[in-house]
Amino acid sequence: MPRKKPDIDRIFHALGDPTRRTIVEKLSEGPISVSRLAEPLKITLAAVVQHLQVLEASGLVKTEKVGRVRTCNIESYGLSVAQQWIADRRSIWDRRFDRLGDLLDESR
Amino acid sequence: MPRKKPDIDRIFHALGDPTRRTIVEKLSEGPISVSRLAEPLKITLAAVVQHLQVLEASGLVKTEKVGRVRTCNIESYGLSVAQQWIADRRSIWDRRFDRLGDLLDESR
DNA sequence: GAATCACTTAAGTATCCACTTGACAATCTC
DNA sequence: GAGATTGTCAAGTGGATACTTAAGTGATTC
Repeated sequence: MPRKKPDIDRIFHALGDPTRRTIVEKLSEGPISVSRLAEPLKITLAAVVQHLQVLEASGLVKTEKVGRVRTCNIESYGLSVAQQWIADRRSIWDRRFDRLGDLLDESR
Repeated sequence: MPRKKPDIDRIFHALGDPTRRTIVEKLSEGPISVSRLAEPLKITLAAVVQHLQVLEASGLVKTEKVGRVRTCNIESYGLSVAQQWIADRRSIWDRRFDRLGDLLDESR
């Protein structure tokens, strides 16, 4: 089943921002509320919310609001899509050396 | 050996742009010159060169000029750093479930 | 029910960044 | 060595985007 391009676009774009990667790093340690997530970051809560919207739209993060607290969590989808893209590039790359090896063998 | 943060910044920033990912995809199929790389892309050669500078500075691509032709190639470093970052996040994430399992076992 | 908490939304700003243009350099072909 | 090929460099532009401020909403506490 081929992966959709727009997803990859959104995911890598989301991971391209250092603040958003910091958020993902923090979330990988466990679920946390928006305000607690914002504490160590030197930006306003509003900015954090905007980053979370980008992360959620890309499938890297999932959030759920209970009462007045929104709890944030990692969603495995985004990271696995990114990981797959990289793995694909590397495997195609590696296969080249295999073919190169074959050629060398043949010429022996 | 701890990885340097600036590298991760540059690498994910580089991968955040769709044109640069297209370039990496193309390069994973094998070495190619700048102008042949630019052909299918709907941007000027100068723009491609700028993308290549970003990619090379991040350790995703290596280039070498022979005569008047610059040949581009994938450098494994960049992709492996990115892959490692993602793998780290996922492993920390997975460990959480292990601990959760332990807690459930204890409460039995 | 007044005050506080935990966001949410909208609008504005300032910086960044991808891209173009145009002029230039080095190399190759004839 | 004239002309074509292949790339390089500098400067400028327009649009995206990360961030702030400020005002507003709904949930909780007292």
